[in-house]
Amino acid sequence: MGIKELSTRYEPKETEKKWYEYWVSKKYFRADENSSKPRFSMVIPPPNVTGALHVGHALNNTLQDALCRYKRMQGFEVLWLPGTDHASIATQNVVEKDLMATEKKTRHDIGREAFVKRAREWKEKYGGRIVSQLKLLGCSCDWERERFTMDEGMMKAVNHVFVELYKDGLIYRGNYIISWCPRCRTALSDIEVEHKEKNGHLWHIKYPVVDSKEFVTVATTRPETMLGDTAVAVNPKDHRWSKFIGRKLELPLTGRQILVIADEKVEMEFGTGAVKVTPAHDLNDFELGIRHNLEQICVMNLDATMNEKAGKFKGLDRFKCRKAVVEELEALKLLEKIEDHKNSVSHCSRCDTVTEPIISLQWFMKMKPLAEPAIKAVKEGEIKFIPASWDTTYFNWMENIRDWCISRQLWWGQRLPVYYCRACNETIVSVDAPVKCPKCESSKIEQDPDVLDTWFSSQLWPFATMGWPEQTQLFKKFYPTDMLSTGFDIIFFWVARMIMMGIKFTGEVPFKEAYLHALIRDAKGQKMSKSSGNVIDPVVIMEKYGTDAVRFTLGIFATQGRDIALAEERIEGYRNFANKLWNAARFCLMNLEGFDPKNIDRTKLDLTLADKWIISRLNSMLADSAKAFDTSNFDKAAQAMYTFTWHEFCDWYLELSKPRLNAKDAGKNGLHSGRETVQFVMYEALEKTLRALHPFMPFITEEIWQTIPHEGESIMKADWPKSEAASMNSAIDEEMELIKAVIVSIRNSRSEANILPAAKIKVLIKTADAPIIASLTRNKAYLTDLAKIEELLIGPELAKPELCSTSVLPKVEIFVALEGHIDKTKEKERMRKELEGVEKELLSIAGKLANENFVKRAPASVVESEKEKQKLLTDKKAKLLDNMKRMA
RNA sequence: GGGCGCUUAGCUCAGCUGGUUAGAGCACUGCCCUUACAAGGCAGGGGUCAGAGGUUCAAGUCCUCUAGCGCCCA
Repeated sequence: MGIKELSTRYEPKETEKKWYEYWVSKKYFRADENSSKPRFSMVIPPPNVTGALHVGHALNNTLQDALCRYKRMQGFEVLWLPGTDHASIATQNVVEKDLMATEKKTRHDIGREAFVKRAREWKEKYGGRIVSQLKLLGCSCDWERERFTMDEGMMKAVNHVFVELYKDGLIYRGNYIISWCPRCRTALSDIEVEHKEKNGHLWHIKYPVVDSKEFVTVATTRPETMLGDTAVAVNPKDHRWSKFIGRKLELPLTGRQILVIADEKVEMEFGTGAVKVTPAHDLNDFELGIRHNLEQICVMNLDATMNEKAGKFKGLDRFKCRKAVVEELEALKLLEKIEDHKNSVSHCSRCDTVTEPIISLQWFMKMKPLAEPAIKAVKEGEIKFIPASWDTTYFNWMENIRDWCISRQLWWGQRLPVYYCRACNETIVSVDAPVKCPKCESSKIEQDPDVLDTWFSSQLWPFATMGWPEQTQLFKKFYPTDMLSTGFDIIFFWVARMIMMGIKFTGEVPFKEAYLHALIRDAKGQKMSKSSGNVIDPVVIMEKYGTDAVRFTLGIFATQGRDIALAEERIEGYRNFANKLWNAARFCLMNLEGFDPKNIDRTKLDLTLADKWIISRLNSMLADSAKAFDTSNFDKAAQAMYTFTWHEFCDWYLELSKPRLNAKDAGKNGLHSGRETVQFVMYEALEKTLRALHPFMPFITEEIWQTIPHEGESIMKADWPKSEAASMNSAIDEEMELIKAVIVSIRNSRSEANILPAAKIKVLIKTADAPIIASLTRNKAYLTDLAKIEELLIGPELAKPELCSTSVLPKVEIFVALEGHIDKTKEKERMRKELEGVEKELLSIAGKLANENFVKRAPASVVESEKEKQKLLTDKKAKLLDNMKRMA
């Protein structure tokens, strides 16, 4: 239903669909790389192809879209490049589950090639879900340029980068201890592991000293790993144990003997001060083992069951093995005690399985040399974090960066461009698959089975999506991007790595600003999660409240540097705002009959105080919003628009204008009539407000805009309204504030006396101030109309009626004649309360002014304003007292 | 253990480089279906700005400490 049919409620559903299709059909989202306009560009943080839109996406993409629409309306050639991420582990998991559900097969049953094909098909079929949800949200991405982290171009770029980094010695292969997920069966990078504090135990185990009756007692949180111990280490300064250094110990349950060694890194305070050393199953032990040249005995398989090195424990799961080992030690009386102990346990961030440190042959990326210029770029302001407080986090991580394990033992993902010659063992790293070995010419060549960490691909996103390494026109026009907007949770995974790669391969930073938005939590501040059932599905609430309402809510909540607690009632509140806007537009439209802005001569408007005021306020709002947008303070932009629209335009201007719209007078002195003037001002305020709001509320603003007089095909293509400094007028604002204050004051008196809204009353306004008298007289109609006054007297010498409610404003006394409605006690109480407030404030001012230091040191303007305030309040106090006396 | 952040009305939060009587939305109370809107209007109540100390003529705002909460890293 269109606005012309005068539905009193805004119905979002059809409206949204209609206009989105219209915009797409008009190709408004398309970025022209040959445009001569200044550009603004962003790349979307590619969501996971297996994903569905969650409220975090909704926030991030609402902000990006608002910014894009704002910039587009300001005349920039905007590229917002969309796409999705292949998400190795997540996608592989999903496709495996699907395979099991539909065919009862594992990926091993169908083989790698068939599995990868199936994953591709899955992506084609279901991977578009999140993209269609972004469209529902109204995102104005250039969909013709949609990319995928594993499309042909991206894969080429990845190979190119891999080969270059390998040549530079920044990628290498090696046998190191890494984090292994036994469920996903792959290596993980350090940051894909989450540390969780768990209530565990500290087992104290006695290792018998060879040729002695003594024991060395070690404390461990993981007794099963003792099967792989190759030493016990103590601190050389530790007098409890130093005498055992160099002695041999009997390693229980294994029949092996191990040495007691000395190492200064051993913490004497921890446990017993003697630590078992298992180089193959612990990061610290691995390093210690290298220092002391210890054997590495791996006792576990890749699925976290024990292997043949574990002897009779072979085949047991690691946790069952732990139990069995403890029982056995107890039986042997080698278990001294078990203590409760809190320790941090590593979990796979993907599937939450406890990870296992294992030694494994993997590919790594050397990070330090790449991090240095990336640190510099932020230090020197080439890249700005918003809010800036993220600098610290970034520097902290970058300065302590460690090498990145980039190979994954998965099937779904981009294969490493690494080949091995079966004949001569040569390693070949090359963009294109070699036909024969360059060393021995053998054709027995096999590609490395591993795939790359997904982030290896996505770190190239800002430039590889624009055609790099080719110097395409798109790349030349739109790279580097202007802003990257994303969640702070991927600052290490993605943001930092893009900066390093951008600088390394394009010689430029990939974005000038990184806007890191907050995390959305539920109304109680809890993290949203499926398990706690507090997840808000944005698509569901978009259907329920309208997309514009959801977008506006997210916008107004996007304060910098704080988590967002989102409650559904808030969305309801902004749904109401959309409805308010809708009805304001209806009202305007109902009163715009016969109006055409083209027939109005701006110089001949018969502007009243209210007109000048709303124009002034409108321009202030536009200035504030633009400033907020330009500094990424989306909440402030939305807030300014909300307050103006509801509490200035609707609450005051439209109300003040009703009588003039109804008056049928012709214009005087060759000016437009009051009705025409109001029509024009009202129209202009509404039309500009719609344009200002469009970035946040694209659908409803388009719907209304298309219905009112307008120029152009779409509000999307209209200019974002510029504020005009000349239209902002603080004198006008102040004059209007007094009128408003008088009206509120009279309404208050009416309300206190329970006068029905429709009842007319008599009011006297007494003031000696000539300009105020003039203003009140000029604007008498506003007062009588909004305060429902039958008879209004304004003057310096007015006799106070016998029975009346009195209020005192600075320089102004208001008497509301209320015969038969006055409750003297209530009235006196009200005045007494007001007097109390005035006296309190006067006291504080007097205190300040009596303070010599204040008068001497505070800026003159501050002192002056205090004096002025004192004068006004003293006057008010006298009037209050006088009126109270006369009431008694 | 190291780092960062938060604590302002019943709830969720604004409050920039210190300077009117500390604001908003929701919730609450009273009146009103006034011909744009009851998803509304009008009027109102509610805060010793976590606590203590300090700097300053002046502190919600700057500094120190304490308490509570949260996040990140090891």
